[in-house]
Amino acid sequence: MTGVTRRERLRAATELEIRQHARALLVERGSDAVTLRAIARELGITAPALYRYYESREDLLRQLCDDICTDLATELHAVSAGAGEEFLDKIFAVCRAFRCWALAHPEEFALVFATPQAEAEQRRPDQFGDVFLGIVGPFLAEGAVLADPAALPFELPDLTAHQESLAAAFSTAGVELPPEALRPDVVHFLLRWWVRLYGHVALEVFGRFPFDLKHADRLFEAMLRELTHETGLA
Amino acid sequence: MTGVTRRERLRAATELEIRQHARALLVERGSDAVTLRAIARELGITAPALYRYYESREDLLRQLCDDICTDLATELHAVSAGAGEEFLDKIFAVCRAFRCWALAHPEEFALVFATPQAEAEQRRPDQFGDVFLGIVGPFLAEGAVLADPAALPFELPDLTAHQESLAAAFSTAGVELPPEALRPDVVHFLLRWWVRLYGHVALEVFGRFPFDLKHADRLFEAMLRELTHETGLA
DNA sequence: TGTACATCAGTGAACGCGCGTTCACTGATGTAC
DNA sequence: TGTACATCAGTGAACGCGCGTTCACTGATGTAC
Repeated sequence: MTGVTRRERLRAATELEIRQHARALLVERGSDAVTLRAIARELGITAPALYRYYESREDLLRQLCDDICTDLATELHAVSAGAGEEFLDKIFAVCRAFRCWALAHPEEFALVFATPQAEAEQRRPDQFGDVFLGIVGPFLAEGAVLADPAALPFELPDLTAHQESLAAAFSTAGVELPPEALRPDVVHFLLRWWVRLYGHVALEVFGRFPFDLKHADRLFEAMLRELTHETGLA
Repeated sequence: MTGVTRRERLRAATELEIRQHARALLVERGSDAVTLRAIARELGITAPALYRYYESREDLLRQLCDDICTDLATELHAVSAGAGEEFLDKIFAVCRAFRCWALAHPEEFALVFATPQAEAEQRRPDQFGDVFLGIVGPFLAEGAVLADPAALPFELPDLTAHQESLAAAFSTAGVELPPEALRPDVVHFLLRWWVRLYGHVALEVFGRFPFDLKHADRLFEAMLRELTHETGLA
């Protein structure tokens, strides 16, 4: 009747437990501590049993990364949904939530956002970026006007090669945009924005500001205000 | 005569060799591969011999970090010295060199600039920041004028608590600045600058731009131009 | 409803491995007289 | 210059450890008839 056998239910429950304990180990003791044997120990089963769920440790770690991304995306989506209808309200709320998450979960942030990619390994698609695209997309679709590109105080980089990739990314995130919404200055704006958000958060997480920054939150808020201005909504 | 015994010379040579092989292991196979036994193997000695030079693996890794910082600082200093007298020439050259170094040495970059700090571990002073302070300092000392703070399009964060730390940092870097050179807008400017430089470089190294960025160099150059404008030198 | 068979989650022993660290030692180098 | 002693870089064996992975297995769950 249910279409789900007892076996399948148990399997799903165990799989969930594995993921939870793997996450806990990562959070508490870093990615080196996420070993098959440690996970098995926490679960009260033997290590070889894990091979019923994952092909290898590497495979498990890869799936752990994806999990983290998905959970983070879910969390941020919820924040976005609960943050009013205004573009700025949403985007500010999500940026702040991202910073808070990273500060609260440094090991997870490091694993997902600051691990050198193995040469061969392809970047896997993730839902994290979609959260942002899902907020920015409608804003652009409404015909948002950034500061007049001609009035910008510096020369724009030629990023036309990326308009297509970005359009595809928006499409994946569920937003169809007319090509004219992705002008070079828009592409450039989005990239600059991500550079700053990521830069601030990573510096804070890794303690790499040039001196012991006591009011990183003020700096962060100032950055958001600066972005406001650049959207032309200030 | 020399004041240096044969023993001391040999010891220094061995120490150098240890560091070199530790670096090579880090570069080629990541920080996990930097083990006492692996280093000893490369050197053709036994692992316990390394205890004549380092208290523990942790100690060796810490010194490796410092080494990397020092070498990077030396390299950047050389770049700065060879880049003409103009402030912008120097600072651009050093920023570009930093980006190149990071892209060429992702594992070293990750270890030094993107590793979560252990709770207890104090941030050790390093010469890396001094390179930048050594360039910016004289510029400020000459009475450089940034864009009028009152004309800035966004509210400045209150960072007065950091003026002292920053003055101390400049002092360490060999630049004595009058307190009035470290106005809030100057502090803010320096921090924003570091956020963007670090953000761009880390995103590129870790492959975390939202899509496969083919012309990251153009984006980087645009960022430098933007910074130019903000110094008021454009 | 009952029986025979298939599936498959989890076991337990074993494999070979590399690791950090300790310890008593050897033998070359350096020093004091 | 020669000798007796001190220093100390490096050895080799050993410690206990945790790791990923394999394999033949058991026994509960599910399925076909």
